[in-house]
Amino acid sequence: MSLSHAILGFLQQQPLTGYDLKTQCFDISVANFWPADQAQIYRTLDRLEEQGWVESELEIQRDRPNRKVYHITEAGRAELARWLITPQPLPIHREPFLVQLFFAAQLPDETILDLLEQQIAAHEAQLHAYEQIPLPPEVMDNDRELALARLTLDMGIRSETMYLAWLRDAAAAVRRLPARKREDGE
Amino acid sequence: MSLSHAILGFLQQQPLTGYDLKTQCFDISVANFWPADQAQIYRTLDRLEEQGWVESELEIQRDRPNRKVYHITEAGRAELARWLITPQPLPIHREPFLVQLFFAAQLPDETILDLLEQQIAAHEAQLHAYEQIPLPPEVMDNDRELALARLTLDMGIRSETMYLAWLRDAAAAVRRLPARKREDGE
DNA sequence: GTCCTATATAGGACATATCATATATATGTC
DNA sequence: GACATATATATGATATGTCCTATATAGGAC
Repeated sequence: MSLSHAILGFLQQQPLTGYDLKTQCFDISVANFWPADQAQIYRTLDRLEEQGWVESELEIQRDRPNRKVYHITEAGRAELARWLITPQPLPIHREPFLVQLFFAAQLPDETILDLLEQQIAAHEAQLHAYEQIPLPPEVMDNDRELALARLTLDMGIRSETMYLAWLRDAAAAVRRLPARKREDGE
Repeated sequence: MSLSHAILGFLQQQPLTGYDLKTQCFDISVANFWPADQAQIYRTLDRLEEQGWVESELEIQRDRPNRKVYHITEAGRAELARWLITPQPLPIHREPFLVQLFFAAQLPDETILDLLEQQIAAHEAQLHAYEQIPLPPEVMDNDRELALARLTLDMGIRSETMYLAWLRDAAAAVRRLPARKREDGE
């Protein structure tokens, strides 16, 4: 499972708590292509510990809840190394909006265009959010990790850009659509 | 849930069995953006019937297993109409390969390039599969359903095309990557 | 004779993901 | 005083999705 291996990946860089993983790792750097729920992160850490791929120490804190700091084990490093060279399956796309559009033939054109506009606004916001993420320009780059992070961000930006172009072309196509057949009662 | 509404969408066009839905509907037209497992389709039909959105009749067959033919109810049509004008959330992307690439910094460049090549081959195959799907050209088109189906297919083709361009650029970027830091034992 | 495919439905088991809530303390805001 | 936010972990319940298997008959391939 990719969530387990993403956690191993982060833990290989440094020891972290479940809270760190959620707020500093997942929500920031990989939310784009692997969003993760807080509860799922904690339960996956439990499972990783059972499997011997990570270990934890309780760090007692005053004034705050205690932290459970996880670090990767040798077995965990081996598992990560194995997974990192394993060919990955293509992503499974599930797009509610495409389902909607596929079955939208009975709707008036104006309604379809409204739905398209709403998607355009949402994807514009997403693209804008990606573009705000500061990563130093490539020329400055002598850090492999940073360069790879940039590649994944670039994928997000291209994906949203492509989606927006398609949405605008789809709107144009909807304006050229033949009229609906009249239903009884209309 | 989109699966329920996709089923309602197909049943609005005509009565169908679970088997029809799997083999004639999902696997052919919407597998691209909403793949569906056979067991899940049957269980969702049960639930739709409980909710009163579909009804079924058992059709006795000789020489073959009996068919349970589902049709949509008025309540089902109303639910579909409601859902069709409800703004849909952005799709959630979970891409194992991007997770892999994100954590690939310790791998030798050649290994990363191999992984990219493997993804390129897979996406090329997917693109090729999409391009084989015959849909009449737009000029011939006076069918709203067909036009909308074409839009969703176009999305698939653009998506794969974009992905391939990114993969090739990513390979070029990997060739420009700074050298790895030597690990102990290497 | 055995195996595979097609037609057809269905359940068990499991994996994965989400949502809500509980607990506990400190700090800041209205 | 009430409420929200940050820090931190954890569980229950539920939703969603996948995999495997069972059942039953017919036809074709080897």
